[in-house]
Amino acid sequence: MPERARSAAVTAELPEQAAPPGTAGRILHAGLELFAEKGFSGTSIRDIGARAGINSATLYSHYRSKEHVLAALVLLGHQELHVRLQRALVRAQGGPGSQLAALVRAHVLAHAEYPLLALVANAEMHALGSDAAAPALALREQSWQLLLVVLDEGIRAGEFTATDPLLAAAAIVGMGRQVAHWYGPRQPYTPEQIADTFSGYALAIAGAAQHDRETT
Amino acid sequence: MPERARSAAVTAELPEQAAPPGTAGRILHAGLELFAEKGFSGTSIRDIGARAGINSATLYSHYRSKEHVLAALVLLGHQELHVRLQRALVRAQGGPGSQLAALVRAHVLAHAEYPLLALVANAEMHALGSDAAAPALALREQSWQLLLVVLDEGIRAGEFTATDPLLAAAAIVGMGRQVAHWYGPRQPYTPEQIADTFSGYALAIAGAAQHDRETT
DNA sequence: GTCTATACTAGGATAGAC
DNA sequence: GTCTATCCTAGTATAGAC
Repeated sequence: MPERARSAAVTAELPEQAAPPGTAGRILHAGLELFAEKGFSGTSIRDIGARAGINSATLYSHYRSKEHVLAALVLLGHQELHVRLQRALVRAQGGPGSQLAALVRAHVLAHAEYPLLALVANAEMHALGSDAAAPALALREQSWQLLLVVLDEGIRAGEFTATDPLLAAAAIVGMGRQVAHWYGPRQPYTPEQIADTFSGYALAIAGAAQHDRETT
Repeated sequence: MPERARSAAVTAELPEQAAPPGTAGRILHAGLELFAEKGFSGTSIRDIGARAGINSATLYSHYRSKEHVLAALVLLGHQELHVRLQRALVRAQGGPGSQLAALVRAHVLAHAEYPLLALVANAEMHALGSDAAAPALALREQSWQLLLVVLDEGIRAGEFTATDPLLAAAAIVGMGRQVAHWYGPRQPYTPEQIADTFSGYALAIAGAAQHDRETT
């Protein structure tokens, strides 16, 4: 599995209706591919123009700067994840076990279905100034809280035997985030398979009772 | 826990005796700090010189190029990890359970004790050409195999109930790697605490029998 | 909105004195 | 080994025509 590339993905897909139409959308796609492959600083405005099929100067009719292109992508990625997590939690019927499973499933699915977006949102956010990063950071904090509340509640209710929700959350988030780095079309799994398997791992980490793991 | 910075660490430590003495070592330290903070492409040769307390031109008396500085760091990081994993595995007395626990403990410890080195080794390798990356990639492949063999053997022996060693390994490696991003002096854990806790998580992921998890 | 042309800065790397 | 000075390329961004 080890490879040099940052991602095993090949197509740079953006969630439907999330990307603007026309040239602005093509710029976003181009930025996504290039930032994922070479990083923000390793990508020039001319690279983006060439990939999007426009002159580099045209970019400034749609975004104020290269940083604004990245900021749009980083925000979009965090929004998509947060919306999915919220929806998963609301739809989960049952106790903390099924809620945790639903959250992790959504988290992993988002990283497997949009690996480049997840990669850029996570690995390139450091290139944004603190103002540009703030909205995405706020969403990340909220997503983090969703997971933490479920873990806390499961421990309080005696359904999870884990004793340290912070470490459990860090482990669960870590294994999910890395999916963006290794999942690609050459892997013999569907995103759903990975999501379901990792949901089980998360329940194991949390120390959910065995019968819960099989019925969620 | 969410933060914009790539790492919560503050000191850029290198394993003892791994860094060369004198100016070459100061360049390596400077590169480590800057590559971790701003990425390879975001760091200029002049940045490195300033941080190391030398003129940027002096760098070329010690390294052939900026890429060679990164290559040295990436290789060093992978060597350190691989040596620790080998040592952990050899010292582990007992079956697959204690071997898995030892591997994960070593993996997590390395990422918590040298977070910046782990960060650069993992997140910046993509900036190396394939020739420069090859030695580190080979080590990574070997480290990966160590984990996979232990998981396979545990499953074969019936000690682990997990059915998919590849996904289990991906999850275990993922949660360990992320430690480099969030662990820092402001966390109320020692590296040992995290390593022990995550070892338990790995056993849970693998589906080790409960009594094994408590005795390893 | 899109292009050509261009201003201006910063970056990697080398030459040559000490 | 280290510095100063410099070459040359590539980078971000803007001006102005169409």
